[in-house]
Amino acid sequence: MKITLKDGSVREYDAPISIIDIARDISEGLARVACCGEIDGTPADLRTMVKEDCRLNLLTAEDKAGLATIRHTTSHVLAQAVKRLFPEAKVAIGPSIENGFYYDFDHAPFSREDLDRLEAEMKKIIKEGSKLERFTLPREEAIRLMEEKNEPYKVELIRDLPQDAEISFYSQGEFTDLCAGPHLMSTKQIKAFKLISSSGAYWRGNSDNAMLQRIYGTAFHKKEELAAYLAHLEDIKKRDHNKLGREMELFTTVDVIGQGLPLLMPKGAKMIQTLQRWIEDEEEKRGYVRTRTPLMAKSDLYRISGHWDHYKDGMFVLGDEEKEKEVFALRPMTCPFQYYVYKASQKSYRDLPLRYGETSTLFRNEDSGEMHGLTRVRQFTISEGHLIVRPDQMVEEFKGCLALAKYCLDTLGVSEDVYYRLSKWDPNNQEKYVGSAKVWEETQEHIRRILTELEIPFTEEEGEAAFYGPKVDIQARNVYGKEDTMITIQWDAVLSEQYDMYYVDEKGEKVRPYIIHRTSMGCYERTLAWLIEKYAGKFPTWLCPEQVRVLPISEKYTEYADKVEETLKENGILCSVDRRSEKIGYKIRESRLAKVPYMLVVGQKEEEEGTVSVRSRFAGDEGVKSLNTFIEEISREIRTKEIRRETVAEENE
RNA sequence: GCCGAUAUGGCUCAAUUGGCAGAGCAGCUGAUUUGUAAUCAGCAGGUUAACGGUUCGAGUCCGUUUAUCGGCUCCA
Repeated sequence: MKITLKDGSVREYDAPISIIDIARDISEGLARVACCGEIDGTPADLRTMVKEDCRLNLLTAEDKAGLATIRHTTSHVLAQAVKRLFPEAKVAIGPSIENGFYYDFDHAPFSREDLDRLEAEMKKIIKEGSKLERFTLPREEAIRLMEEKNEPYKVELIRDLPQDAEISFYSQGEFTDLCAGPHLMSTKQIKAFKLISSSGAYWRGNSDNAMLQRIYGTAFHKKEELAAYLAHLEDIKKRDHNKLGREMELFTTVDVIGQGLPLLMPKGAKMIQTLQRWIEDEEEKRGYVRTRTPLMAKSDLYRISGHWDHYKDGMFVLGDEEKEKEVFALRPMTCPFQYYVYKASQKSYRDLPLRYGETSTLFRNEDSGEMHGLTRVRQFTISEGHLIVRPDQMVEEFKGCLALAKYCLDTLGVSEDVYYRLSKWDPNNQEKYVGSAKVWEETQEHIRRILTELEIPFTEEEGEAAFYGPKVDIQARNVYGKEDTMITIQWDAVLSEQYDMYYVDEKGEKVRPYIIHRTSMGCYERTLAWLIEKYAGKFPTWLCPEQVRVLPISEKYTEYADKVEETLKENGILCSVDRRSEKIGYKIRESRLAKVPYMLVVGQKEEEEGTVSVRSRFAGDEGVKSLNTFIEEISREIRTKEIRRETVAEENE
């Protein structure tokens, strides 16, 4: 039997041998750090017996799967500790996840003190250094074992396994868990771990099921790595838009106004205005015409679209259906409103494509636990648009939408922070969608081809499509790694029928148009949140609500400072004079906290020469420049939407 | 919607077993006129998220509501 290792070397054995023994055979050191193996690319437990020729990798904590094994075993140690301290707790599942692991228990909620006690117990277990033993059982015996241990969740899991599945268990000391593995050889190999938090979580992720208690933790190969990760967690909190955005007075919330209804303050509103003016002008250049349609409508409209039956709970309804003959609802989307703009007159094939854009405010009655900062709100404004096109124009127009989205991302400097997802229907759940399987597969193939042609890398995901068609979603992660849709472009060959939209073709016949639903830069609130986190509040100059702050070094120079301010404002530059800087003691503090890209310090010398001393966050001291030169430079920077990179590390940050 | 935590001045936090709501920063006034992380002095700022209860007495104990945070579920 020949085993080919990662480095290409080949080892031969006459009899079956476990992976860990192969590792020992190579070196004791490797056996100590090995976490799991990989046979012909498939992860495997170290105890796996190798019986035939294969390629074998030995994975350590340096490898993703190796680290995942450490974390998975740590989750078992957690479960063992829970069973020791809280014997009445029932265990559910405990996988490794992206940044650590969790384990779900049926038990009363755990407090931070409970977690601290559990951590101490886990350390004890690790010190005991029990070996993990793997064994398998036939189905009935497996069920019996878990029934004996009074673990109903495990019994349910076993019952749901396929009839022919191998049912494996791992034991460490007194603790045995149903588990597919792989696992470390001994708990002693866990060097650094931490329990992060606990919270409720539904059994099997279904809100109809019982709520279990989940404990999140993480583990690393080395203590330093754990410390670095925990420091990183602290660090990203400083970029959190929900904290920074409030601190910077971009937005706030008020309890009597309500959940999910943030107030944009002058600085935040200015930024959104900048974005909006930019995007509306850009869309106009690209052949869009603008609409302005009502924020609410009679229920009749939503009955046509099907929203009334399916999504009434998600809408804010005005009036009582039982008592009044007319009931209104705030709009949760813009689609039908723009369709009626289209339908207002008969269209010829020559009129298409028609590109409607609207800066559209929407209302969605999200569940009370869902709201978050600016990313999940009940009222928001999107760069909405619907393109009404002939079927033969669909591919070109779809490409145009992707090009616009890419232009927006490039300009905002965030192209590298997103990924494109082809959101497909779910063929196993066809009743959720309109249209035949054939049409769905064809349409998805169209989009696939478009993305490939444009050389845009993308992933595919089933069950993420709209009910009327597949879409391209442009996804981004927030500082905590949670994913949000920033931009969406949707292919719709269905709704024109529902709303009886048509155009007259060359032969004089009525034809259903296709529709593209799309955003160009998405939802303003969400995009603002994303920019805050991306730039940690230090936005590109063109986006800054305050671009320049003038600092007179003493009261004597306020007149000149005022003149500088006036000249800047005449040139459309957002600026202010720091009045407090007249008192030098306050000046330093204010300027440090200002988050302003440029500061112009003026004193006697500058006044006499008509110059300004330029300090920027990009280059630090940029020296003394004539006011006109400075204005020329910053105007160009703003006009071209340049993103100047910081060249000096800012101290104390 | 579900599980948990939290709520004291603009911000960060104090307030022994239930016993006079306090400090730093920010703000305002005055002094200082100084070239970039902290000049000096004074003043003001509160129905302790809201409502109800227990008590001689509630920031503190109990209940309800609202909001915020961490998750779960959801996100047309």
